Amino acid sequence: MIETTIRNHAAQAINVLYSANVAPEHVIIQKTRKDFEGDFTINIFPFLKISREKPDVTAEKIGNYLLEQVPELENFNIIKGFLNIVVGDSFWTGFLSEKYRDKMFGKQEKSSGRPVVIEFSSPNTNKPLHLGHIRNNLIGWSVAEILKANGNVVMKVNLVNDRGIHICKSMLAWEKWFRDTSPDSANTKGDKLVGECYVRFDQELKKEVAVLIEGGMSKDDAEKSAPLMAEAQEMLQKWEDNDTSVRELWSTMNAWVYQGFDLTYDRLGIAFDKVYYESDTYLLGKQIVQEGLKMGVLFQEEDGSIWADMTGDGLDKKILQRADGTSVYMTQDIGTAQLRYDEYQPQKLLYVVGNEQNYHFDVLKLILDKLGRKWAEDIVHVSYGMVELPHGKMKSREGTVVDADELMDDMYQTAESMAVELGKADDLNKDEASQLFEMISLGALKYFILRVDPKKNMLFNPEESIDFNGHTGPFIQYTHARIQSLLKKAGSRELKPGDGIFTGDVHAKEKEIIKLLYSYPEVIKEAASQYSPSAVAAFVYDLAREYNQFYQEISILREEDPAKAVFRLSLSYFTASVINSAMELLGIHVPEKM
RNA sequence: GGUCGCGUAGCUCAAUUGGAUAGAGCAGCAGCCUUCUAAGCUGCCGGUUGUGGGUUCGACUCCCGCCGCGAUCACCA
Repeated sequence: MIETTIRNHAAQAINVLYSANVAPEHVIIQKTRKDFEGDFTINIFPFLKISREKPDVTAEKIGNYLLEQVPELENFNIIKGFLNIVVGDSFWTGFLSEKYRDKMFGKQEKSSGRPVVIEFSSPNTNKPLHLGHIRNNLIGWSVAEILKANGNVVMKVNLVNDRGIHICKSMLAWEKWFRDTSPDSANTKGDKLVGECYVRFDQELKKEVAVLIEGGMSKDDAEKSAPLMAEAQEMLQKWEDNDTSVRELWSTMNAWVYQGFDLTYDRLGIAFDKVYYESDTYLLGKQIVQEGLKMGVLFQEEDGSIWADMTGDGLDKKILQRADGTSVYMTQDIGTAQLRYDEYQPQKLLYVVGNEQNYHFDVLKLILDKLGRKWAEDIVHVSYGMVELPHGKMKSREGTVVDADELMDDMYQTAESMAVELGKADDLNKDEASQLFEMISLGALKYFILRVDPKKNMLFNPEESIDFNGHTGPFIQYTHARIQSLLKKAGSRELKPGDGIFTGDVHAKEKEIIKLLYSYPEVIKEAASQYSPSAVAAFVYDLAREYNQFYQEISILREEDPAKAVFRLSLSYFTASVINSAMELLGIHVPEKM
């Protein structure tokens, strides 16, 4: 890494010139901004206290020292305390010819270290996947792929919330109003059918509640004492008591849901190494709670409920076990965390969960820490922001939920009509065409979501379909297809990328692209440390945009100097390969033509 | 009310984590296809970074106050 070399020598320069003791990591080096000449820039200001000189004087001295010590450097200039360093063309062309064929470029060797376990998706079985889940799934998948590229062993896991009062509501609704209806008979996806049951329950419950309120009952009491609610509670009790018929219905309906989920996951390109079911794990944690009670870390109320008191840490009290001995979410999470730790001895436990649960994870980590689990500090909540609609959050009651399947369908339609309009589908058969539309529409959707910093809330407007032009997935896919077409055409003229080191003049645009390619490994490292696909998304867009400018401005196949043509083909080949690689990290495929 | 987060161009997002003249796309306007894919390229327009102070060589970034928005503070998950 040439930056490291420059950084080290710059630190050395200061130490030698001013007999100081500056560590290399204190040298601020960055890519030179486009409007200035140079490749890397060192900020001189931090060293003025040491040198006690004017910025330009110190910069000059360091610049000269670097030129002497680092043979790859060609020149430097100084502007207002910034030392801009020019790396010689031969360094860049050498890099290109050495790496352009390397399909693994940018990725680290797989380490043999302990794995990273990443949980994401975590759906409920009472409603279909929606846009919020899509963001979760895409972030989870991409972060996992980025970590793999960074050399980590990664386990993708899902924890399905398949039990609880909400499932009983759906089951009850099915028994009452959907008997004899199955996904097959209704010709619908299983998750959609169960979702319908859930909605129906809610509607019927509201009616009952309204009647009770009219009879003079308070809203709270009405909701508690509505007959439907009591029935649901009763069913939950039966479920916990292993009642055969309840369990049977539960299995059947969950199976429907999973069939539906699988279709959605497949289409999204999401898969897991392991799926946990809450029905298997919900009792875990109770034992640890007992342990905590003995340790004196937790305390018990007179009614028998068990609590964690974190008022000393600036947080509140938190219940871990109800008076009747049943466990709550927090207890389950303590249990599953322990389970995962025992199973994998992971170096990190990642949870891709919305930022509405920030507090929950603070509490989880603190309790585990109090319970003496040193690995609590290895728990990372990859917290992502909400997807908002123009009028606020998605609300199922108001019917503003953006359904995952419908969204993908809509995107497909848009991709198709746009392709037809542009005449892109003319020489494709039906299969090829539909594959292409699917690839492009998913590329648009995924890129739209992943280009935003996960931590931030983002806005989705269902009225305006997601763009296919400009800063979008299809733009990047198009660039890849364009290059493939170019390479094909070159092949038919017996031209192809070559290994020889190009020694002619390098055009500014060409150099710009090479520099971007050169930074790819660093981009992956950064994205991995920040758990941020958006860093990769920004990079690959820059690369595509830069390439398109180059493509427009400079002829490749029409170039008369064969050495130049070959050089540009190598550059193109490498660009396509890195575009493909980076897009795969986002879970997006790129076409050969479009 | 307590805690946490957010506020950047008309709109959607960036800004290498304290560095140079705050950048892209969309929308709007004006151009570029008999020549490697026009889902592309070029140019123009667009900003007191919510607001008032502070810290310093230097602030969108850090600190304090205010305004606005959101999340959370469940014996839901």
